[in-house]
Amino acid sequence: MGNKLTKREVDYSKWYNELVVQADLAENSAVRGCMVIKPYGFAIWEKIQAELDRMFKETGHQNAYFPLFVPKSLFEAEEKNAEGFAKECAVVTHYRLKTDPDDPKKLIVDPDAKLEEELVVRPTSEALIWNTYKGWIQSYRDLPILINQWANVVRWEMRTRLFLRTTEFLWQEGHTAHATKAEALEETAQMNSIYAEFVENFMGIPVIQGKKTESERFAGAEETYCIEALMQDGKALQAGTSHFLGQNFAEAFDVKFTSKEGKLEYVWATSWGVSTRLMGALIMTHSDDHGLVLPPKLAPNQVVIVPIYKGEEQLAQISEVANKLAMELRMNGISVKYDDRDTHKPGWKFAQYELQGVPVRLALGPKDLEKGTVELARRDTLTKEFVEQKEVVEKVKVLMTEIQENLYQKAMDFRNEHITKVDNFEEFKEVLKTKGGFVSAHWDGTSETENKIKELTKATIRCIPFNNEKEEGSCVFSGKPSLERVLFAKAY
RNA sequence: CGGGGUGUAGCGUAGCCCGGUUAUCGCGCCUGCUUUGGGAGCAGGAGGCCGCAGGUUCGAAUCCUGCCACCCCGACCA
Repeated sequence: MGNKLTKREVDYSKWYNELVVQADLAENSAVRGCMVIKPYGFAIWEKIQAELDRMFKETGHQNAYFPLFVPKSLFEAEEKNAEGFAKECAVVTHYRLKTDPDDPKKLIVDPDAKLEEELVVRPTSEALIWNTYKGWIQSYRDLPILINQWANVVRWEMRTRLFLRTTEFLWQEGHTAHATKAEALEETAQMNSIYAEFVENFMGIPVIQGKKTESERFAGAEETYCIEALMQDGKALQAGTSHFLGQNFAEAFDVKFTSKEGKLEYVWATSWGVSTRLMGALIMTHSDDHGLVLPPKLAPNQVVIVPIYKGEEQLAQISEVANKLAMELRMNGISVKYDDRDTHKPGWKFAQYELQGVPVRLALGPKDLEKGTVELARRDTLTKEFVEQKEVVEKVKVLMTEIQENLYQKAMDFRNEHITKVDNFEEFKEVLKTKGGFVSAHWDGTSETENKIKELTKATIRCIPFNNEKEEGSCVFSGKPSLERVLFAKAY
Protein backbone atom coordinates (compact mmCIF):
# COMPACT_ATOMS: atom_id res chain seq x y z
CA MET A 1 0.00 0.00 0.00
CA GLY A 2 1.09 3.52 -0.62
CA ASN A 3 3.40 5.07 -3.11
CA LYS A 4 7.06 5.34 -2.54
CA LEU A 5 9.36 8.22 -3.04
CA THR A 6 12.90 7.29 -3.87
CA LYS A 7 15.59 4.72 -3.62
CA ARG A 8 15.96 5.81 -0.05
CA GLU A 9 12.26 5.48 0.28
CA VAL A 10 12.31 1.98 1.57
CA ASP A 11 13.50 3.78 4.63
CA TYR A 12 11.23 6.79 4.30
CA SER A 13 8.14 4.67 4.00
CA LYS A 14 8.63 3.49 7.56
CA TRP A 15 7.89 6.92 8.89
CA TYR A 16 5.46 8.34 6.39
CA ASN A 17 2.90 6.94 8.72
CA GLU A 18 3.67 9.60 11.25
CA LEU A 19 2.51 12.27 8.88
CA VAL A 20 0.29 10.87 6.30
CA VAL A 21 -1.31 7.76 4.93
CA GLN A 22 -2.42 6.83 1.50
CA ALA A 23 -6.15 7.31 1.51
CA ASP A 24 -7.92 4.00 1.80
CA LEU A 25 -11.00 4.77 -0.19
CA ALA A 26 -11.71 1.20 -1.11
CA GLU A 27 -12.52 -0.35 -4.35
CA ASN A 28 -12.71 2.60 -6.62
CA SER A 29 -9.67 3.13 -8.76
CA ALA A 30 -10.83 6.67 -9.27
CA VAL A 31 -9.68 7.78 -5.86
CA ARG A 32 -6.23 6.30 -6.09
CA GLY A 33 -3.54 8.71 -5.13
CA CYS A 34 -5.25 10.77 -2.47
CA MET A 35 -3.67 11.20 0.93
CA VAL A 36 -4.99 11.53 4.43
CA ILE A 37 -2.88 13.99 6.37
CA LYS A 38 -2.68 12.88 9.98
CA PRO A 39 -2.71 15.37 12.86
CA TYR A 40 1.06 15.47 13.24
CA GLY A 41 1.56 15.94 9.52
CA PHE A 42 -1.10 18.59 9.44
CA ALA A 43 0.52 20.42 12.33
CA ILE A 44 3.60 20.80 10.15
CA TRP A 45 1.50 22.02 7.26
CA GLU A 46 -0.11 24.56 9.58
CA LYS A 47 3.32 25.85 10.54
CA ILE A 48 4.17 26.25 6.87
CA GLN A 49 0.89 28.02 6.27
CA ALA A 50 1.27 30.38 9.20
CA GLU A 51 4.73 31.55 8.25
CA LEU A 52 3.99 31.97 4.55
CA ASP A 53 0.76 33.73 5.35
CA ARG A 54 2.66 36.17 7.52
CA MET A 55 5.13 36.83 4.73
CA PHE A 56 2.39 37.33 2.16
CA LYS A 57 0.59 39.81 4.37
CA GLU A 58 3.79 41.69 5.12
CA THR A 59 4.11 42.26 1.40
CA GLY A 60 0.59 43.60 1.07
CA HIS A 61 -1.34 40.49 0.06
CA GLN A 62 -4.74 39.46 1.35
CA ASN A 63 -6.50 36.12 1.52
CA ALA A 64 -9.73 35.32 -0.26
CA TYR A 65 -11.49 32.19 -1.42
CA PHE A 66 -12.82 31.16 -4.80
CA PRO A 67 -15.00 28.18 -5.80
CA LEU A 68 -13.81 24.64 -6.39
CA PHE A 69 -15.77 24.30 -9.64
CA VAL A 70 -14.85 25.96 -12.88
CA PRO A 71 -17.49 25.92 -15.63
CA LYS A 72 -15.91 24.38 -18.70
CA SER A 73 -16.53 27.48 -20.80
CA LEU A 74 -14.43 29.55 -18.40
CA PHE A 75 -11.79 26.92 -18.16
CA GLU A 76 -11.21 26.81 -21.89
CA ALA A 77 -11.00 30.57 -22.29
CA GLU A 78 -7.22 30.83 -21.95
CA GLU A 79 -6.18 28.34 -24.57
CA LYS A 80 -2.69 27.44 -23.53
CA ASN A 81 -3.65 27.08 -19.92
CA ALA A 82 -6.64 24.93 -20.82
CA GLU A 83 -4.60 22.79 -23.16
CA GLY A 84 -1.89 22.30 -20.58
CA PHE A 85 -4.25 21.01 -17.96
CA ALA A 86 -6.90 19.35 -20.14
CA LYS A 87 -5.45 15.87 -19.77
CA GLU A 88 -5.61 15.88 -16.02
CA CYS A 89 -8.99 17.31 -15.12
CA ALA A 90 -11.70 15.78 -12.99
CA VAL A 91 -15.06 16.80 -14.40
CA VAL A 92 -18.46 16.98 -12.72
CA THR A 93 -21.21 15.97 -15.09
CA HIS A 94 -24.16 15.24 -12.79
CA TYR A 95 -25.63 16.67 -9.63
CA ARG A 96 -27.83 13.90 -8.28
CA LEU A 97 -27.90 10.21 -7.43
CA LYS A 98 -30.91 7.99 -7.18
CA THR A 99 -31.75 4.51 -5.93
CA ASP A 100 -30.84 1.81 -8.36
CA PRO A 101 -34.11 0.29 -9.60
CA ASP A 102 -32.36 -3.09 -9.83
CA ASP A 103 -30.94 -2.99 -6.32
CA PRO A 104 -32.47 -0.77 -3.63
CA LYS A 105 -29.24 -0.85 -1.62
CA LYS A 106 -27.29 0.80 -4.42
CA LEU A 107 -27.21 4.27 -5.82
CA ILE A 108 -26.76 5.21 -9.44
CA VAL A 109 -26.12 8.51 -11.14
CA ASP A 110 -29.45 9.96 -12.12
CA PRO A 111 -29.33 10.41 -15.89
CA ASP A 112 -31.96 13.12 -15.60
CA ALA A 113 -29.59 15.17 -13.49
CA LYS A 114 -27.01 15.78 -16.17
CA LEU A 115 -25.51 19.24 -15.99
CA GLU A 116 -26.03 21.43 -18.99
CA GLU A 117 -22.45 22.58 -18.70
CA GLU A 118 -19.79 20.40 -17.14
CA LEU A 119 -17.85 21.70 -14.16
CA VAL A 120 -14.12 21.24 -14.01
CA VAL A 121 -12.72 20.62 -10.55
CA ARG A 122 -9.99 23.25 -10.40
CA PRO A 123 -6.49 22.05 -11.21
CA THR A 124 -5.54 25.71 -10.67
CA SER A 125 -7.73 28.78 -10.38
CA GLU A 126 -6.53 31.33 -12.92
CA ALA A 127 -9.61 31.00 -15.10
CA LEU A 128 -12.17 31.41 -12.39
CA ILE A 129 -10.27 34.16 -10.64
CA TRP A 130 -9.67 36.19 -13.76
CA ASN A 131 -13.31 35.86 -14.67
CA THR A 132 -14.03 37.34 -11.24
CA TYR A 133 -11.39 40.07 -11.51
CA LYS A 134 -13.09 41.26 -14.66
CA GLY A 135 -15.89 42.60 -12.50
CA TRP A 136 -13.52 44.20 -10.00
CA ILE A 137 -11.29 46.17 -12.30
CA GLN A 138 -12.24 49.28 -14.25
CA SER A 139 -9.62 51.87 -13.39
CA TYR A 140 -5.95 51.99 -12.53
CA ARG A 141 -7.24 52.96 -9.10
CA ASP A 142 -8.52 49.39 -8.68
CA LEU A 143 -5.01 48.07 -9.11
CA PRO A 144 -3.02 46.29 -7.98
CA ILE A 145 -5.07 43.37 -6.72
CA LEU A 146 -2.90 41.21 -4.51
CA ILE A 147 -4.82 38.11 -3.48
CA ASN A 148 -3.86 34.71 -2.19
CA GLN A 149 -6.03 31.70 -1.50
CA TRP A 150 -5.38 28.58 0.54
CA ALA A 151 -7.16 25.78 -1.20
CA ASN A 152 -7.18 22.27 -2.53
CA VAL A 153 -6.79 21.41 -6.18
CA VAL A 154 -7.18 18.22 -8.16
CA ARG A 155 -4.89 17.00 -10.92
CA TRP A 156 -5.58 13.60 -12.39
CA GLU A 157 -2.00 12.53 -12.97
CA MET A 158 -1.43 9.14 -14.50
CA ARG A 159 0.86 8.17 -11.72
CA THR A 160 0.77 9.55 -8.23
CA ARG A 161 3.45 9.71 -5.59
CA LEU A 162 2.78 10.32 -1.95
CA PHE A 163 3.45 13.97 -1.05
CA LEU A 164 4.98 14.83 -4.40
CA ARG A 165 2.12 14.16 -6.73
CA THR A 166 -1.15 13.27 -5.08
CA THR A 167 -4.39 13.51 -7.01
CA GLU A 168 -5.72 16.09 -4.60
CA PHE A 169 -3.31 18.41 -2.86
CA LEU A 170 -3.35 21.44 -0.61
CA TRP A 171 -1.61 24.60 -1.68
CA GLN A 172 -1.74 28.32 -1.76
CA GLU A 173 -2.13 30.17 -5.02
CA GLY A 174 -1.53 33.88 -5.33
CA HIS A 175 -3.18 35.77 -8.16
CA THR A 176 -2.25 39.36 -8.70
CA ALA A 177 -3.32 41.99 -11.20
CA HIS A 178 -1.18 45.01 -12.11
CA ALA A 179 -1.30 48.12 -14.23
CA THR A 180 2.16 47.72 -15.70
CA LYS A 181 4.38 44.99 -16.99
CA ALA A 182 7.26 46.13 -14.83
CA GLU A 183 5.16 45.93 -11.69
CA ALA A 184 3.94 42.42 -12.54
CA LEU A 185 7.47 41.27 -13.27
CA GLU A 186 8.60 42.72 -9.98
CA GLU A 187 5.82 40.88 -8.17
CA THR A 188 6.79 37.63 -9.89
CA ALA A 189 10.37 38.03 -8.75
CA GLN A 190 9.38 39.16 -5.26
CA MET A 191 7.20 36.12 -4.64
CA ASN A 192 9.83 33.78 -5.94
CA SER A 193 12.35 35.23 -3.53
CA ILE A 194 9.83 35.06 -0.69
CA TYR A 195 9.53 31.35 -1.41
CA ALA A 196 13.29 31.01 -1.47
CA GLU A 197 13.65 32.86 1.80
CA PHE A 198 10.94 30.78 3.44
CA VAL A 199 12.20 27.43 2.24
CA GLU A 200 15.79 28.22 3.18
CA ASN A 201 15.35 30.01 6.49
CA PHE A 202 12.31 28.25 7.81
CA MET A 203 12.53 24.76 6.34
CA GLY A 204 16.30 24.64 6.17
CA ILE A 205 16.29 23.57 2.53
CA PRO A 206 18.72 25.36 0.22
CA VAL A 207 17.28 26.26 -3.17
CA ILE A 208 18.42 27.68 -6.46
CA GLN A 209 16.34 30.49 -7.88
CA GLY A 210 16.03 30.72 -11.58
CA LYS A 211 13.72 30.73 -14.54
CA LYS A 212 12.29 27.86 -16.52
CA THR A 213 12.92 27.18 -20.16
CA GLU A 214 10.03 27.49 -22.53
CA SER A 215 9.14 23.83 -22.47
CA GLU A 216 9.08 23.66 -18.68
CA ARG A 217 7.01 26.82 -18.31
CA PHE A 218 3.56 26.93 -16.71
CA ALA A 219 0.78 26.61 -19.28
CA GLY A 220 -0.32 30.15 -20.05
CA ALA A 221 2.70 31.91 -18.56
CA GLU A 222 5.20 34.10 -20.37
CA GLU A 223 7.84 33.48 -17.79
CA THR A 224 8.07 30.96 -14.96
CA TYR A 225 10.43 31.49 -12.06
CA CYS A 226 11.11 28.68 -9.66
CA ILE A 227 13.04 27.46 -6.67
CA GLU A 228 14.78 24.14 -7.18
CA ALA A 229 15.91 21.95 -4.30
CA LEU A 230 18.03 18.82 -4.28
CA MET A 231 16.94 15.69 -2.46
CA GLN A 232 19.27 13.24 -0.71
CA ASP A 233 18.93 10.72 -3.53
CA GLY A 234 20.30 13.20 -6.04
CA LYS A 235 17.03 14.10 -7.72
CA ALA A 236 15.84 17.67 -8.04
CA LEU A 237 12.50 18.90 -6.76
CA GLN A 238 10.69 22.02 -7.83
CA ALA A 239 9.67 23.46 -4.49
CA GLY A 240 7.77 26.51 -5.64
CA THR A 241 6.94 28.56 -8.72
CA SER A 242 6.03 32.11 -9.57
CA HIS A 243 4.62 32.98 -12.98
CA PHE A 244 4.56 36.13 -14.99
CA LEU A 245 1.36 35.69 -17.00
CA GLY A 246 1.70 38.77 -19.16
CA GLN A 247 -1.68 39.88 -20.48
CA ASN A 248 -2.75 36.38 -21.53
CA PHE A 249 -5.49 36.00 -18.95
CA ALA A 250 -6.59 39.61 -19.21
CA GLU A 251 -7.09 39.10 -22.92
CA ALA A 252 -8.83 35.77 -22.49
CA PHE A 253 -11.24 37.18 -19.92
CA ASP A 254 -11.35 40.70 -21.29
CA VAL A 255 -10.03 42.42 -18.20
CA LYS A 256 -9.21 46.03 -19.12
CA PHE A 257 -8.69 49.17 -17.10
CA THR A 258 -8.53 52.84 -17.85
CA SER A 259 -5.05 54.15 -17.20
CA LYS A 260 -4.05 57.49 -15.71
CA GLU A 261 -3.68 58.70 -19.25
CA GLY A 262 -7.24 57.67 -20.05
CA LYS A 263 -6.26 54.76 -22.25
CA LEU A 264 -7.99 51.37 -22.12
CA GLU A 265 -5.40 48.68 -21.41
CA TYR A 266 -5.21 45.01 -20.55
CA VAL A 267 -4.19 44.13 -17.02
CA TRP A 268 -0.87 42.40 -16.27
CA ALA A 269 -0.98 39.23 -14.20
CA THR A 270 1.06 36.95 -11.97
CA SER A 271 0.34 33.74 -10.15
CA TRP A 272 2.46 31.78 -7.70
CA GLY A 273 2.12 28.73 -5.51
CA VAL A 274 3.59 26.20 -3.17
CA SER A 275 1.95 22.98 -2.07
CA THR A 276 2.01 20.07 0.36
CA ARG A 277 4.87 18.92 -1.82
CA LEU A 278 7.00 21.04 0.50
CA MET A 279 6.45 18.37 3.13
CA GLY A 280 7.89 15.83 0.75
CA ALA A 281 10.88 18.11 0.26
CA LEU A 282 11.27 18.38 4.02
CA ILE A 283 11.32 14.63 4.50
CA MET A 284 13.61 13.95 1.60
CA THR A 285 16.09 16.64 2.55
CA HIS A 286 16.60 16.14 6.26
CA SER A 287 15.45 12.66 7.25
CA ASP A 288 17.86 9.96 8.33
CA ASP A 289 17.48 6.30 9.17
CA HIS A 290 15.93 7.11 12.54
CA GLY A 291 13.07 9.01 11.01
CA LEU A 292 12.14 12.61 10.37
CA VAL A 293 14.41 15.45 11.28
CA LEU A 294 12.55 18.72 11.68
CA PRO A 295 14.16 22.13 11.75
CA PRO A 296 13.13 23.84 15.01
CA LYS A 297 11.21 26.60 13.25
CA LEU A 298 8.95 24.01 11.70
CA ALA A 299 8.62 21.49 14.52
CA PRO A 300 5.18 21.33 16.14
CA ASN A 301 7.00 20.35 19.33
CA GLN A 302 10.47 21.81 19.63
CA VAL A 303 11.22 20.05 22.87
CA VAL A 304 9.84 16.89 24.40
CA ILE A 305 10.36 15.97 28.02
CA VAL A 306 10.33 12.30 28.94
CA PRO A 307 10.17 11.27 32.60
CA ILE A 308 11.89 8.11 33.76
CA TYR A 309 10.36 6.76 36.91
CA LYS A 310 9.26 3.87 39.06
CA GLY A 311 5.89 4.29 40.66
CA GLU A 312 3.53 7.20 41.01
CA GLU A 313 5.38 8.83 43.83
CA GLN A 314 8.53 9.20 41.84
CA LEU A 315 6.58 10.41 38.80
CA ALA A 316 5.06 13.12 40.96
CA GLN A 317 8.50 14.29 42.04
CA ILE A 318 9.82 14.30 38.50
CA SER A 319 6.72 15.97 37.14
CA GLU A 320 7.19 18.83 39.52
CA VAL A 321 10.61 19.56 38.04
CA ALA A 322 9.50 18.78 34.49
CA ASN A 323 6.47 21.03 34.59
CA LYS A 324 8.50 23.88 35.95
CA LEU A 325 11.04 23.37 33.21
CA ALA A 326 8.35 23.20 30.56
CA MET A 327 6.83 26.41 31.81
CA GLU A 328 10.17 28.23 31.72
CA LEU A 329 10.83 27.01 28.20
CA ARG A 330 7.40 28.09 27.07
CA MET A 331 7.94 31.52 28.56
CA ASN A 332 10.93 31.71 26.26
CA GLY A 333 8.79 30.97 23.25
CA ILE A 334 9.71 27.32 22.93
CA SER A 335 7.00 24.74 22.34
CA VAL A 336 7.24 21.84 24.75
CA LYS A 337 5.48 18.55 25.13
CA TYR A 338 5.70 16.77 28.44
CA ASP A 339 4.94 13.12 27.80
CA ASP A 340 4.11 11.56 31.14
CA ARG A 341 1.93 8.81 29.73
CA ASP A 342 2.40 5.58 31.63
CA THR A 343 1.18 3.54 28.70
CA HIS A 344 4.57 3.63 27.02
CA LYS A 345 8.06 3.11 28.29
CA PRO A 346 10.86 5.66 28.03
CA GLY A 347 12.74 3.73 25.36
CA TRP A 348 9.63 3.56 23.24
CA LYS A 349 9.11 7.29 23.62
CA PHE A 350 12.71 8.06 22.68
CA ALA A 351 12.32 6.11 19.46
CA GLN A 352 8.92 7.61 18.77
CA TYR A 353 10.03 11.23 19.08
CA GLU A 354 13.07 10.53 16.97
CA LEU A 355 10.73 9.17 14.35
CA GLN A 356 8.74 12.41 14.59
CA GLY A 357 11.87 14.51 14.35
CA VAL A 358 11.48 16.51 17.57
CA PRO A 359 14.66 18.65 17.68
CA VAL A 360 15.50 18.36 21.37
CA ARG A 361 14.61 15.69 23.89
CA LEU A 362 15.01 16.11 27.62
CA ALA A 363 14.93 13.08 29.91
CA LEU A 364 14.42 13.41 33.63
CA GLY A 365 14.92 10.52 36.02
CA PRO A 366 15.81 9.82 39.63
CA LYS A 367 19.52 10.33 38.96
CA ASP A 368 18.78 13.79 37.68
CA LEU A 369 16.70 14.64 40.71
CA GLU A 370 19.69 13.77 42.87
CA LYS A 371 22.25 15.63 40.81
CA GLY A 372 20.10 18.50 39.54
CA THR A 373 20.69 17.59 35.92
CA VAL A 374 18.75 16.76 32.76
CA GLU A 375 19.73 14.49 29.92
CA LEU A 376 19.60 16.47 26.70
CA ALA A 377 19.57 14.77 23.29
CA ARG A 378 19.80 16.48 19.91
CA ARG A 379 17.87 14.98 17.02
CA ASP A 380 20.13 16.35 14.31
CA THR A 381 23.39 14.92 15.68
CA LEU A 382 21.87 12.15 17.82
CA THR A 383 24.22 13.19 20.65
CA LYS A 384 23.40 13.19 24.35
CA GLU A 385 24.77 15.16 27.30
CA PHE A 386 23.88 15.95 30.87
CA VAL A 387 23.06 19.57 31.54
CA GLU A 388 22.53 21.39 34.86
CA GLN A 389 18.81 22.01 35.31
CA LYS A 390 19.35 25.71 35.83
CA GLU A 391 21.21 25.97 32.53
CA VAL A 392 18.77 24.00 30.40
CA VAL A 393 16.62 26.87 29.23
CA GLU A 394 19.56 28.88 27.98
CA LYS A 395 21.09 25.83 26.40
CA VAL A 396 17.88 24.93 24.58
CA LYS A 397 17.42 28.49 23.34
CA VAL A 398 20.87 28.39 21.80
CA LEU A 399 20.24 24.94 20.36
CA MET A 400 17.12 26.03 18.54
CA THR A 401 19.23 28.35 16.42
CA GLU A 402 22.14 25.97 16.22
CA ILE A 403 20.09 23.01 15.01
CA GLN A 404 18.23 25.15 12.50
CA GLU A 405 21.54 26.36 11.07
CA ASN A 406 23.20 22.98 11.21
CA LEU A 407 20.43 21.34 9.19
CA TYR A 408 20.57 24.06 6.59
CA GLN A 409 24.34 23.86 6.39
CA LYS A 410 24.34 20.10 6.03
CA ALA A 411 21.80 20.27 3.22
CA MET A 412 23.71 23.13 1.63
CA ASP A 413 27.00 21.23 1.70
CA PHE A 414 25.35 18.21 0.15
CA ARG A 415 23.70 20.35 -2.50
CA ASN A 416 26.93 22.15 -3.37
CA GLU A 417 28.82 18.89 -3.63
CA HIS A 418 26.21 17.79 -6.13
CA ILE A 419 26.49 20.59 -8.63
CA THR A 420 28.89 19.32 -11.24
CA LYS A 421 30.25 21.39 -14.10
CA VAL A 422 30.38 19.30 -17.22
CA ASP A 423 31.64 20.12 -20.73
CA ASN A 424 30.97 17.04 -22.83
CA PHE A 425 28.04 14.73 -23.25
CA GLU A 426 29.80 11.53 -22.18
CA GLU A 427 30.68 13.10 -18.88
CA PHE A 428 27.16 14.53 -18.67
CA LYS A 429 25.64 11.05 -18.87
CA GLU A 430 28.23 9.61 -16.54
CA VAL A 431 27.63 12.19 -13.81
CA LEU A 432 23.87 11.73 -14.00
CA LYS A 433 24.24 7.99 -13.80
CA THR A 434 26.78 7.65 -11.04
CA LYS A 435 26.63 10.81 -8.95
CA GLY A 436 23.27 12.44 -9.61
CA GLY A 437 22.44 15.95 -8.54
CA PHE A 438 22.63 19.05 -10.71
CA VAL A 439 24.75 19.12 -13.81
CA SER A 440 25.83 22.58 -14.83
CA ALA A 441 26.33 22.65 -18.57
CA HIS A 442 26.14 24.83 -21.64
CA TRP A 443 22.99 24.61 -23.74
CA ASP A 444 22.22 26.03 -27.13
CA GLY A 445 18.88 27.46 -26.06
CA THR A 446 16.68 25.27 -28.24
CA SER A 447 13.80 23.03 -27.19
CA GLU A 448 15.01 20.38 -29.64
CA THR A 449 18.26 19.92 -27.78
CA GLU A 450 16.47 20.03 -24.44
CA ASN A 451 14.07 17.31 -25.56
CA LYS A 452 16.77 15.10 -26.98
CA ILE A 453 18.77 15.29 -23.80
CA LYS A 454 15.64 14.42 -21.88
CA GLU A 455 15.01 11.42 -24.09
CA LEU A 456 18.56 10.19 -23.77
CA THR A 457 19.15 10.84 -20.08
CA LYS A 458 15.78 11.65 -18.46
CA ALA A 459 17.35 14.85 -17.22
CA THR A 460 15.56 18.14 -17.75
CA ILE A 461 16.67 21.71 -17.43
CA ARG A 462 15.64 22.59 -13.93
CA CYS A 463 16.34 26.25 -14.32
CA ILE A 464 18.52 28.97 -15.67
CA PRO A 465 19.86 30.38 -12.40
CA PHE A 466 19.35 34.09 -11.77
CA ASN A 467 22.84 34.56 -10.38
CA ASN A 468 24.48 32.88 -13.34
CA GLU A 469 27.92 34.04 -14.40
CA LYS A 470 28.07 34.88 -18.07
CA GLU A 471 30.48 32.49 -19.64
CA GLU A 472 31.01 31.69 -23.29
CA GLY A 473 31.01 28.04 -24.18
CA SER A 474 29.48 25.49 -26.46
CA CYS A 475 26.39 23.36 -25.97
CA VAL A 476 27.15 20.06 -24.28
CA PHE A 477 24.97 18.26 -26.80
CA SER A 478 24.97 20.17 -30.09
CA GLY A 479 28.24 22.05 -29.75
CA LYS A 480 26.56 25.28 -30.77
CA PRO A 481 27.62 28.47 -28.99
CA SER A 482 26.15 29.32 -25.58
CA LEU A 483 26.50 32.28 -23.25
CA GLU A 484 25.76 30.69 -19.93
CA ARG A 485 25.41 27.38 -18.15
CA VAL A 486 22.04 25.96 -17.14
CA LEU A 487 21.21 23.35 -14.49
CA PHE A 488 20.16 19.91 -15.61
CA ALA A 489 18.94 17.16 -13.29
CA LYS A 490 16.66 14.22 -13.03
CA ALA A 491 13.64 15.51 -11.23
CA TYR A 492 10.52 14.41 -9.44
C1' C B 1 -2.87 2.34 -22.54
C1' G B 2 1.86 -1.26 -23.32
C1' G B 3 5.49 -4.76 -20.48
C1' G B 4 6.22 -7.35 -15.76
C1' G B 5 4.49 -8.76 -10.82
C1' U B 6 1.27 -9.37 -6.46
C1' G B 7 -3.54 -10.17 -3.72
C1' U B 8 -3.84 -14.92 2.93
C1' A B 9 -5.82 -10.91 10.37
C1' G B 10 -4.56 -3.74 11.40
C1' C B 11 0.68 -4.39 9.03
C1' G B 12 4.42 -7.79 7.02
C1' U B 13 4.26 -12.89 5.53
C1' A B 14 4.52 -19.05 5.07
C1' G B 15 1.65 -22.50 2.59
C1' C B 16 0.10 -22.80 -3.80
C1' C B 17 4.30 -26.12 -8.19
C1' C B 18 2.43 -31.73 -6.09
C1' G B 19 -5.65 -30.38 -3.54
C1' G B 20 -6.66 -33.70 2.28
C1' U B 21 -7.20 -32.52 10.11
C1' U B 22 -8.58 -26.76 13.48
C1' A B 23 -4.42 -21.97 7.53
C1' U B 24 1.92 -20.60 9.38
C1' C B 25 5.06 -17.15 11.63
C1' G B 26 6.50 -12.12 13.20
C1' C B 27 4.88 -7.11 14.53
C1' G B 28 0.72 -4.72 16.53
C1' C B 29 -3.86 -5.28 19.81
C1' C B 30 -6.35 -7.09 24.79
C1' U B 31 -5.72 -9.23 30.17
C1' G B 32 -2.47 -10.30 34.38
C1' C B 33 2.16 -10.19 36.94
C1' U B 34 7.14 -8.50 36.81
C1' U B 35 9.46 -4.16 34.61
C1' U B 36 10.75 1.36 33.31
C1' G B 37 18.20 5.77 31.93
C1' G B 38 17.18 3.38 24.25
C1' G B 39 11.53 0.41 20.86
C1' A B 40 10.69 -4.79 27.97
C1' G B 41 9.93 -10.20 29.78
C1' C B 42 6.74 -14.22 30.91
C1' A B 43 1.83 -16.36 30.77
C1' G B 44 -2.87 -16.21 28.66
C1' G B 45 -6.33 -14.17 24.88
C1' A B 46 -8.97 -11.77 20.66
C1' G B 47 -8.75 -11.17 15.56
C1' G B 48 -9.43 -14.69 8.71
C1' C B 49 -15.91 -14.71 3.17
C1' C B 50 -7.20 -17.09 1.85
C1' G B 51 -9.31 -10.21 -3.65
C1' C B 52 -14.46 -11.34 -6.12
C1' A B 53 -17.51 -14.70 -9.13
C1' G B 54 -18.03 -19.20 -11.45
C1' G B 55 -16.07 -24.16 -12.61
C1' U B 56 -13.43 -29.12 -11.73
C1' U B 57 -13.51 -32.52 -7.39
C1' C B 58 -15.89 -36.70 -2.20
C1' G B 59 -12.87 -32.38 -0.76
C1' A B 60 -10.06 -25.96 -3.21
C1' A B 61 -5.95 -20.77 -0.13
C1' U B 62 -3.85 -24.58 -3.53
C1' C B 63 -6.12 -26.67 -10.16
C1' C B 64 -9.13 -24.07 -14.43
C1' U B 65 -11.98 -19.65 -16.47
C1' G B 66 -13.56 -14.70 -16.02
C1' C B 67 -13.48 -10.22 -13.40
C1' C B 68 -11.52 -6.61 -9.86
C1' A B 69 -7.76 -4.18 -7.26
C1' C B 70 -2.87 -2.83 -6.18
C1' C B 71 2.57 -2.42 -7.09
C1' C B 72 6.99 -1.76 -10.40
C1' C B 73 8.80 -0.01 -15.39
C1' G B 74 7.24 3.43 -19.66
C1' A B 75 3.97 7.62 -21.77
C1' C B 76 1.85 12.48 -18.34
C1' C B 77 3.29 15.92 -14.37
C1' A B 78 3.79 20.63 -9.15
